[in-house]
Amino acid sequence: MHKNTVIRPFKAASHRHQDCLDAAIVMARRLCDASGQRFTRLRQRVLELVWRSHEPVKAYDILEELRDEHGAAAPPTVYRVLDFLRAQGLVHKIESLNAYVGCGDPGDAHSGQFLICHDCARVAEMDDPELGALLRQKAARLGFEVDGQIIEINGRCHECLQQKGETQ
Amino acid sequence: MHKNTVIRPFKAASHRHQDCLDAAIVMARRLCDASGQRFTRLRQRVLELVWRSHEPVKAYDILEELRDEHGAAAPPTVYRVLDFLRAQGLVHKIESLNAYVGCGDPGDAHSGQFLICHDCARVAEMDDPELGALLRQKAARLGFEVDGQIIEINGRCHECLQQKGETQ
DNA sequence: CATGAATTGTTATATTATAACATTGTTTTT
DNA sequence: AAAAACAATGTTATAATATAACAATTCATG
Repeated sequence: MHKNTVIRPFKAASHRHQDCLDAAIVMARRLCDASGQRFTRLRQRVLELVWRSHEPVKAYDILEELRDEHGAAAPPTVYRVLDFLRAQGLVHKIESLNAYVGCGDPGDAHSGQFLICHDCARVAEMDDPELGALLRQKAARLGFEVDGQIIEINGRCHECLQQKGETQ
Repeated sequence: MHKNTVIRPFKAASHRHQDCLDAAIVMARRLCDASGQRFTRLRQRVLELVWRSHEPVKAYDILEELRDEHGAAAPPTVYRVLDFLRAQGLVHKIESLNAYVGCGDPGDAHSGQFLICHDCARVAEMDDPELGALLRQKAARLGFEVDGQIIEINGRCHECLQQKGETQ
């Protein structure tokens, strides 16, 4: 028996993604309300674009979308909103990709531990307390005090491994 | 009793850094010779610049140094050499800083686990097998096959914690 | 509806990185 | 040693990512 630490799984291709998106927006609105932040139309739209799929999204791709819809829009618009969403814990940055993903469990502050499939480009998120604890412990041995971690794991997701097996 | 997994420690301020640098160059030459790669003057110079201190170094800082010494030099010069050094395992990139550090144990292929002190900006490197194993295990539960990890831990090093204690 | 604070717009620019092709330098073959 | 083949570096241009600084707008609140 162990906790499920996967807070943003690799979903089956058949999943209803609209549900992911809707849930993310509802949760975002709730959290912003609770903390007295404004969940403006722009912020909602950017969050929707981040949640367009389970692949990380680039800032300039968001920018292009906004331009298509909306006319104006310059980089600061996007980066400011992304900064806001990250500060609220609604979005994470994948440092090794310079790209952004929606958080699988906003509301609970955490750094996230990301699994990045280099075949399908999707990203899953774990928030495993054992991993965090072990890291802190290892660091503590050196007298190092941890206040944040970046964990990005590259490899192949289950589905891609299966497909690879089939075609070979 | 446990293995020392710290392959690039936070050194005391009093350490003879020239020794770090010398060791890095000797090792680099040895590894390149062994693998039939050419350790050219440019590559050596860039590696020396990366090892100038225990702080991560930016590509464009290296570029500026090269220009001062050498006249020409353009970005591709630096990035190509950095790519070479990374491929040889002599240098790691710190993704969250877009900066580069010398590897504490070249010769042994690994992804590295970095401790980044946000007070003094220095970086230490661990290569802890337990951490790697736990990550792989957690990933395996999701059917995910790991082939590389990025672990960057932010916090405060021992020395900076001590200093903070003193002055408060 | 006036005020102040937050949000967004706008312009310019900084920072990080790569593409594409030319030149030089080093081995290897002849 | 000359020629060919390959590796390394130089050069020019540009792509991709991100921020600074200030203006305009919007919004809650008195």
